[in-house]
Amino acid sequence: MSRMTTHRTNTRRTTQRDTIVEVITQSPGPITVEQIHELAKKTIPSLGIATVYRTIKLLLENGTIQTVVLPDGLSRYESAALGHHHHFRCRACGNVFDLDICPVKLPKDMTLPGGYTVDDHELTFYGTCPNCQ
Amino acid sequence: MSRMTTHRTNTRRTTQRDTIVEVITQSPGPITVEQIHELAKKTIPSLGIATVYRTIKLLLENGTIQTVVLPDGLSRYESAALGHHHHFRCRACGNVFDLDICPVKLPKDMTLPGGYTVDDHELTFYGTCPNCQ
DNA sequence: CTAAATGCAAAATCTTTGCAGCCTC
DNA sequence: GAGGCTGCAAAGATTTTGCATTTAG
Repeated sequence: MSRMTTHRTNTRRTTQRDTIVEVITQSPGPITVEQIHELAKKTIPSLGIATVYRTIKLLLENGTIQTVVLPDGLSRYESAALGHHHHFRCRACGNVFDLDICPVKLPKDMTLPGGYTVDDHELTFYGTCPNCQ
Repeated sequence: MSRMTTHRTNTRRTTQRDTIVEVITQSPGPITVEQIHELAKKTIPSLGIATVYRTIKLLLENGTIQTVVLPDGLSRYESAALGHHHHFRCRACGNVFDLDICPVKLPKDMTLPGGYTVDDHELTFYGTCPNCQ
């Protein structure tokens, strides 16, 4: 009997991917596709936007990064290694920062009035960051 | 001295706008452009998507509705008349619901460690809605 | 009647995909 | 070497805009 087709794809290590991962993990908060592209081009000027999109997709699938979407409608990406944390968006500069602390204690699992079973939550703060004070 | 140009545009009441406003305000939670279009077409089958986009933009500008963006990346719209409230997104059906109650008490204004001055916050829960239990 | 609003289709954006050549393994 | 990766450009998808016609006031 022939063995089943493995759906695992061999992935190779490339300068592009290493650079994109580094740019995302070194950021103080989640960043957009455009920001990733701009930052990574400092290392690889020829980097194409398609490669950025493809790499983000790959990193999302293999669980290296995760998506953060705030009310400006843009998707941002951050390391999935970060534990439970929340975000702060500065209305002045528009940047998003990771918060070390969690100002509220919410049980991870709970049921809300109305019959909503909660398994996770997300909290985002808005205001002014220290740099823009 | 001539009076300054008024930037106020005369807006007219149309069936399209009335219908779109009604669809948004009657929804149990924020809904997407596509949902608005589909629901409004039940009343006005000829309604064009461009009119939906233009009306949403108008309603956002005059403060009738507001945008809600969750991690699925889609923008949703809801009545701006709703007070401070939070959202619940069902992982099963994907719909978003308004929550009447606020399970956490957060001071609207506060400063977080690191020097972040907060003026607002947003909380979203994920899980299963009563219909999908 | 006058000018705002609509519907349609073209244009502008943003993201994905096809391909030939390049580069890991 | 073989097949995954990349850059480029074409293709899709989503949102905006131009324009002639319709319609509110």
